[in-house]
Amino acid sequence: MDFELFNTYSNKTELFIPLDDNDIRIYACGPTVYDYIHVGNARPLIIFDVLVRFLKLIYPKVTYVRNITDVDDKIIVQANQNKESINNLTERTIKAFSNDADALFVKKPDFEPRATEHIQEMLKMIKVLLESGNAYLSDGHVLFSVSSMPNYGKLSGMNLSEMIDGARVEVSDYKKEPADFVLWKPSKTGELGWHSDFGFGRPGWHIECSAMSEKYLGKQFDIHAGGLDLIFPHHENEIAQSCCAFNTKFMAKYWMHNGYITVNNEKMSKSEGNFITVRDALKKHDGETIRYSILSGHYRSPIDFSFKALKEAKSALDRLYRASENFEYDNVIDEKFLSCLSSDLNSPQAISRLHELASEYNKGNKNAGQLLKSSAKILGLLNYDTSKWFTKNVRDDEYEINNLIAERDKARSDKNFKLADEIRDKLKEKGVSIEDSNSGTKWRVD
RNA sequence: GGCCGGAUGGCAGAGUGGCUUAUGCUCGGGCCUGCAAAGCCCGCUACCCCGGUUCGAUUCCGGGUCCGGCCUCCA
Repeated sequence: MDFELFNTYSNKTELFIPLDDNDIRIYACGPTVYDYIHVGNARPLIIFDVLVRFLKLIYPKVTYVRNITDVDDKIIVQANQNKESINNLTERTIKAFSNDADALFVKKPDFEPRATEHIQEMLKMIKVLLESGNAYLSDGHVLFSVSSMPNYGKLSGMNLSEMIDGARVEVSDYKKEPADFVLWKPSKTGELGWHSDFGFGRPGWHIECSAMSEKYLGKQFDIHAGGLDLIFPHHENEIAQSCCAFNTKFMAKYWMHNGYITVNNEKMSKSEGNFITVRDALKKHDGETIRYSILSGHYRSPIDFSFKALKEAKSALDRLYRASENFEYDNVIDEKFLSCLSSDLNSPQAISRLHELASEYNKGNKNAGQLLKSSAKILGLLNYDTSKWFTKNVRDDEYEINNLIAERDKARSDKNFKLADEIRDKLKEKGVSIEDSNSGTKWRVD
């Protein structure tokens, strides 16, 4: 099956041609672990999880790496604020991250390397860059010299002279050129740091991804993924480091970037303060509902987050759950569904196909229900048994509910509809809705 | 200022040079039901504006308006 994807590097949709058919290699930028992730952070997790699930269907092997940034100035600041050790903060946050990802039905990547465990690899790379003349020492820092990289700015479509014109941040005086960026920076005694040939210090932001992707995927790999806001400077700088250190023409063949989650049409972000953490959203909605909502828009378009949108997602998901009751996942995936995903991972179109299958099932085509269930797995949806989905939020005793339903059934068969309706109202007060059908009365909790 | 992306029906959101319909949610009508719910059927003047190309443009090209994003370790 042909897979087409939009490549940020060429700014075009391209046919995906792997470097090696026998092992598709993907790197995605993971979290900086200083605080709980918000819904905006959840989007790349979910999108690239779907990407991997999809690619695993059409290729024999996929190697997926998603790093953890556990050394960063934001971490140092946060730990100080919390009066907590850095190690405690990062360990605690990694655990919370892992719980959030699980709740969103995001599968674990094949490798989840941590920056602090790859300092030596980074130092080795920095050394090569110094030797090759792509980096220089200045005032205790090691800096990458942007002018030594001919294609610098290609990914982001930026041009050095314009960037300098537009620079609005004061340039540090240890930089030869404003666009140069830090590979290694000094730490004070007692601060977080490692001993190196360049003094006691810590790595810059970008070098970890270059070093770790090389370690787990090689000097060149298929897809590098991340949020739109990482294109510049992060990914641009990764390319510069990797291509110069490894003497390669490209780092990743395809660059995929997901759009933002917005709130009232403005980017959800930590600094704006307009964010909702995943753990807070999970208090009101199942992770699968959040997942459905995020997948209901194309990954490159913005999605406006709201609890109204989550409610809609829940209603739509309910419909899919009803139509896929009694089916288990199997390996037969709907062809039309797959062809939606093969077109730049068009998840909204794939979801619309799931709804078409639900309609077909409702009109009597049993096989459509089976296809629906199995296909949904590629999107990480319909994870629960249908009965579980509708009853998992029950607060009252199930025994009590079943008793009331039995009582009502008796009243109905006695044609005592007044009593039957009273019992139904009573259940409704408990948040329990009921559906009578030929096969008996079903109940659910919203 | 430079660069990038977007504008589709009540809402969300795909897609397409012409075709019968995206899809979902909501709302209204009908069927079904003891009544509901679920399900089925039907409906709610959809493609930002102005030019151009074309037999024909929501779709392609140019311009405009509006909205959003990026512009360096930095809060």
